[in-house]
Amino acid sequence: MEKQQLITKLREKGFKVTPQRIDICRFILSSKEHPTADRVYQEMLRKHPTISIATVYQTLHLLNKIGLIEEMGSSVGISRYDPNTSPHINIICKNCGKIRDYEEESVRELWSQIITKLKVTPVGQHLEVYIYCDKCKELGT
Amino acid sequence: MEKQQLITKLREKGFKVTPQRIDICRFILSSKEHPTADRVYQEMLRKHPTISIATVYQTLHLLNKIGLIEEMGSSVGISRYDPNTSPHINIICKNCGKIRDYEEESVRELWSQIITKLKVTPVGQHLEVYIYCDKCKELGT
DNA sequence: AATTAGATTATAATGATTATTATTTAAGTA
DNA sequence: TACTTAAATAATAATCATTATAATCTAATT
Repeated sequence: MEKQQLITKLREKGFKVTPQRIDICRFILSSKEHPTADRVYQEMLRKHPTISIATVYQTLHLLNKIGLIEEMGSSVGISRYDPNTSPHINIICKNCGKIRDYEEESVRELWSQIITKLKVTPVGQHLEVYIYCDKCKELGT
Repeated sequence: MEKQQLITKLREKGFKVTPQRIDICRFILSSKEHPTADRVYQEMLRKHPTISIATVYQTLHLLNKIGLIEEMGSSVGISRYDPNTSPHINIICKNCGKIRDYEEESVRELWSQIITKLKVTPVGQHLEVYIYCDKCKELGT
């Protein structure tokens, strides 16, 4: 998403455009690493040394509300954020928590077949497959 | 799972069989409501008035470890526990958090097609579809 | 009955997230 | 351009699910 497009989107949703907000949005929207709030905060500190983590949370929540990112819960009690809101599979190591995306047209097709059977109107989805990654398997978990 | 079968399973995995443990296991393993740890704790208090919530957590974790239940993370920071470990869809209200299961042979079939493409060895999965349930839609979210 | 490794209880500690409040600022208006 | 104000930010306190700790207690073996 272009910077100008982002600014327009924020304004049309009634949110003010601040430097902190722009940088948080740009970072998370282009991120491939499913970062935690703290990871985003650490990144922002480089450019905004006095930024508050509350600002990071507030921005992540608003992006979630307007549908630009998905909040991924986890069993260790830390949320991660994913800018990819289309149906795709997150391959997650049950040991180290590392996430890899599997994005394929065939997944979207098969998934839409499943959804059709459900007779509901989805507003999002999380498809998570748990594995033990090569690194963790080597180390014996 | 029968009581005797459960006892055997616990013993063969090297765990001691205590009254608290049996009751926690029996409750969660037959539960359809994806309870939280606190929900399990409240239920156990009826029969074991001095039970500690630490015991509940310990037992839920051991059941998860031996593969009898799945821990479901959530974005509100509370885990729920599901004794249904086969591939099925959890239909979750994004507003009130209520979970409904959708369990169909066709889901398992389509899912296994997806897994085949992944070329990984899954040790579990969570398929979550987010909706707004009828009750929450009525109340205007 | 004695032994002991593991379980339980009670409670303290942890840590991610949320709430609060004073201050600052974006953005509309005169 | 200066004024206004509703919203955003920063700093910090509060919350609360979960985990850690330590002192009993007990299941299961000898």
